[in-house]
Amino acid sequence: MQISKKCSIAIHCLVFINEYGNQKKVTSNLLALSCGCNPVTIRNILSSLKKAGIINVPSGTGGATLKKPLAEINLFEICSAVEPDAIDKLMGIHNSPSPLCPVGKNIGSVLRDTYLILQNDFSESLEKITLDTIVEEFHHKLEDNL
Amino acid sequence: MQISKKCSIAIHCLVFINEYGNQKKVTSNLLALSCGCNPVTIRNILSSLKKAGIINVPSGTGGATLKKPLAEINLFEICSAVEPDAIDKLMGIHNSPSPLCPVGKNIGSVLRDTYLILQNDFSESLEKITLDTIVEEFHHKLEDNL
DNA sequence: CGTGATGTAGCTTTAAATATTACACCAGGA
DNA sequence: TCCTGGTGTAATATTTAAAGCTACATCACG
Repeated sequence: MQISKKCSIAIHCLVFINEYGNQKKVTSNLLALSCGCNPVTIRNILSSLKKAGIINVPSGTGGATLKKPLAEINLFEICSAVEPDAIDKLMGIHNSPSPLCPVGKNIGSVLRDTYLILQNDFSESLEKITLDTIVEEFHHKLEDNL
Repeated sequence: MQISKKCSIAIHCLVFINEYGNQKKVTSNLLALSCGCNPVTIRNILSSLKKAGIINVPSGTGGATLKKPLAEINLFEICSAVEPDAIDKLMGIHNSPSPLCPVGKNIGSVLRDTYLILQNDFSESLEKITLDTIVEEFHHKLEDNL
């Protein structure tokens, strides 16, 4: 599998909040329209981002805002927030190798060790990418399609 | 989502072939038993590995063998062979953001650019891991559980 | 209170991965 | 030559995970 769309939607929301958070009240319905998905999906994602301390969502009154500067929000944080075990499960392992076979008996543990390296590398790659570069590129694209 | 189990099964098969390929005739049925999955799944995976030039599978008579030394087989090769577009689709992108919204209109292209960095990093991580280290670790585990 | 939000549980739908069935084809041995 | 035990692959069914939907409790402000 792949890392689910939640991460992409989360980034979309954060960019949106950064652009319009000070002008309008950014609600889950508005974000749902922009993302082309369900308000409940949005609410779940916002809720995770809130718990992770990335955004502020006043319950009751509504209107999400960023809680940190863009440069201090990286993709690892976002990804961990919305899908806590996505990175652990990055590589799938077949779950029923035969315990009677020497290979089958040990392959699971060998694969887990091996994949740990990949997971760490991947986490580092995610950490290196922060929202400010993403927003910057977004603004470039905006200028391009005027 | 995650990279499917095919990659893990492929590694399992290659380790198995390396261990027993010169003693027994390693058939898809035997591998299916060891992996705990379907012989057809195995045959599909072996077929991909064969096309990628990693193994040799005499059709008709059967019995898979490695075509290259362990140190020359890396995880990127294996992964690309059994799941050609797994790395491209590493990160999922929501497919219907609103074209009426400036963010929705441009986010897809921004995300694609961003994820390309992650995909390249990940490919490199995969390339760095070769089968000889995996087999080596497998032998350590074997000794441990005597 | 009433309105317009969020928070979250539970169920349904959809889509992707995997398994199964079926059969054509191939190589070697009785 | 034909039987046996393999591979190759298509078509279909099953399983599982991701997303969407409905419903409702809760919250804050006017």
